[in-house]
Amino acid sequence: MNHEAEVTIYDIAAKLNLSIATVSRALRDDPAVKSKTKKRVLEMAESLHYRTNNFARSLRVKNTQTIGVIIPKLNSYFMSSVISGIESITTKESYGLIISQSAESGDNEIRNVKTMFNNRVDGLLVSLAYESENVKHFEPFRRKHIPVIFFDRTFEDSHYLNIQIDNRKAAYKITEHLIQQGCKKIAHITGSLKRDVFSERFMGLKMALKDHKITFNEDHLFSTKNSIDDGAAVAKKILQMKHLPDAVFAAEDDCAVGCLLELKKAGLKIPDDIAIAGFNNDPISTVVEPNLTTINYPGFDMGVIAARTLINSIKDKKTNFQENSIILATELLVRGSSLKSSIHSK
Amino acid sequence: MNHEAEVTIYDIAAKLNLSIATVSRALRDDPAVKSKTKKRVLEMAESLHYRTNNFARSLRVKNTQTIGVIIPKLNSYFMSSVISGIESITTKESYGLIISQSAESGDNEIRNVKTMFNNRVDGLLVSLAYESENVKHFEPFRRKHIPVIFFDRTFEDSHYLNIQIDNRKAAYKITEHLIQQGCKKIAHITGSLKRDVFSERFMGLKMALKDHKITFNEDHLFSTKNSIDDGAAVAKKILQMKHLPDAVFAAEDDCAVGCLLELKKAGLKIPDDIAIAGFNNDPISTVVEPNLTTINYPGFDMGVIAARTLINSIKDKKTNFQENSIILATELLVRGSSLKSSIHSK
DNA sequence: TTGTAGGCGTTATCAA
DNA sequence: TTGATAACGCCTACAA
Repeated sequence: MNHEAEVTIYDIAAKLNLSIATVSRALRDDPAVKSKTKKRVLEMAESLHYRTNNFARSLRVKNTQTIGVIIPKLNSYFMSSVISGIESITTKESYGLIISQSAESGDNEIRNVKTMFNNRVDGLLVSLAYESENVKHFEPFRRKHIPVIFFDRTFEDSHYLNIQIDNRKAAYKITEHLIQQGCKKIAHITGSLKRDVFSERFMGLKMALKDHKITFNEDHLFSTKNSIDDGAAVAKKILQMKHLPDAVFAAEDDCAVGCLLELKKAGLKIPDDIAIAGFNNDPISTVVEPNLTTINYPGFDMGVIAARTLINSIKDKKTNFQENSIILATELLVRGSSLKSSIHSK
Repeated sequence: MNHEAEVTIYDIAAKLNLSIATVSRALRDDPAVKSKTKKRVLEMAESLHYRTNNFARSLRVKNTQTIGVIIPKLNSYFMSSVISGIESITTKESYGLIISQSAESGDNEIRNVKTMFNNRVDGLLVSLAYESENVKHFEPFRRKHIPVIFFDRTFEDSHYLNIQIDNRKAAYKITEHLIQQGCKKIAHITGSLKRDVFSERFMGLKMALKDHKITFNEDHLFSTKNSIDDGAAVAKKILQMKHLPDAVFAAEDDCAVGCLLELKKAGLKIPDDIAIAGFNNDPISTVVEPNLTTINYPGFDMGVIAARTLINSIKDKKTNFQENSIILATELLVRGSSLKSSIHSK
């Protein structure tokens, strides 16, 4: 007797001399069942260690009560905050959660989407990989009217709802701030420009410069994977330039911090020689010295909103959203890494 | 026609004038099927947008090909590394992953375990919440011989396999290092002493002290939730003490960093006035200045090993492990926060 | 308030 | 190499 036999509603019904229909109803708290029988059923279920068989149930009712999440990488403060937010809602609404990482690879993403589809998730939450060229692989979901929502890294395609922040505006604000600090030669470290979050941030930077009649030097653009190490590597490149930039705006905090530390190590004064700004308001930004100027990006809230919106649209069987995107508010956080003392003291 | 009808093997069989049995076999690449028919089936499946129904399948074969993960909180570098490690294996082995957070609450954990049980995960990976008093809630799994493995925060109970590091030894090493730096009055910031990781670290600290004939001052023990803010709060308490400790060993890096920053803000020199050490080797530890002395805790590897071991035991139907625990190696990383210059320079 | 019976989509056994 | 058919455990008309 390695495996105890699985107990089913038949067993409960037999013990109680009831029909399985009644047992099934009692188990689901159907008001049509007399409360006395309900109690008997529940007690018997308990004592027999009964557990519902969700497959059998799903096979009938055709929904899995799970939602899928596909993200590039779990390993960042921002992303784990988002997941936390999602999880807080799904748990409350008793949805399961299937999470998978694309590791920034388009192929992985495609594979993951397929798996999610076969697992019949009731809905999908996605943040796109660096390498994804399009969103064709989500077609099966659209065909079956299973809602798909993109968050953070989204795609310009009216079929799906996008939940994002106004990256362009945020980048504009942070650049304007740098300009106000007297910076004119601003370098930019970005991720994959295929992804809207990064292209929009770059756009915001360029718009702010343009509005202040400053031209962007294309040599000052660096594409990386945005890790701390990547930031340090860019710093090394910057240090070898004939004319140093007077500011670096990195599209993510990790990268900004790596860059900052490396520049400091080389003897440069931050922010007086080079001002630095990041993006995300990762906890690391208040640990580095000087503290990093950044944009507060509400990851947890984004997760909450994404999950809530998805679940609503699952319940409403609504797969075409009236709105095409939901924009969350951000906030410029000015800190020491960009506040030049000469300006600061006047 | 809101929802396209779901296509099944019956549809494929009908179109091809085959029996569902043959279709089913073809789909699973059964060698008993002629390769020509196999090809026809596959093509038809493709063109009809067929997808297997995993419920129906699971209902028959009785395994879900998913494993459950219950953790206190996703939101830390360590934990998301572990999950990354787990995910890297489960994806390769084509297992799904259901993740849920207990938020350090025992009740949540109990609820999550129940959900996992009803979802019939094939196995469970758990890191215990601060508040969990026992592991009774895993009994249903044991009864059904479904393997459960604890990692990081484990429980002394021979029924389950524990994957951990030697916390005591690591704490001993780090304490000994502090003593070698001349520290005698070492404060300790811990989490919940109910959890072995924390009680063991505390034990290691006390053993090292004892071996050097130093007595631990119970006023120097602080229990917190180990956040950066908690670290700062403890620092404030420390600053009000008559006799300052000459070192702080925090059970997690975040907390150590919060403490370090606050002490610095108060004008203390790190490490000369107070040396600081943490635990985990979070990236934050090399951002703070001075860099934090800490223990390298291989989160990703732990995830890999946990997942691999679990999957093996699922395949072997082995729920009683010969070994009761697997211990991973750690490493003391000495950095500026504890290297006193007086010693350093001699 | 309870029971009967058919079906959800697969897989597996037995037979052809 | 293929086919017929009986489970798997639950839900839900419909009937009683």
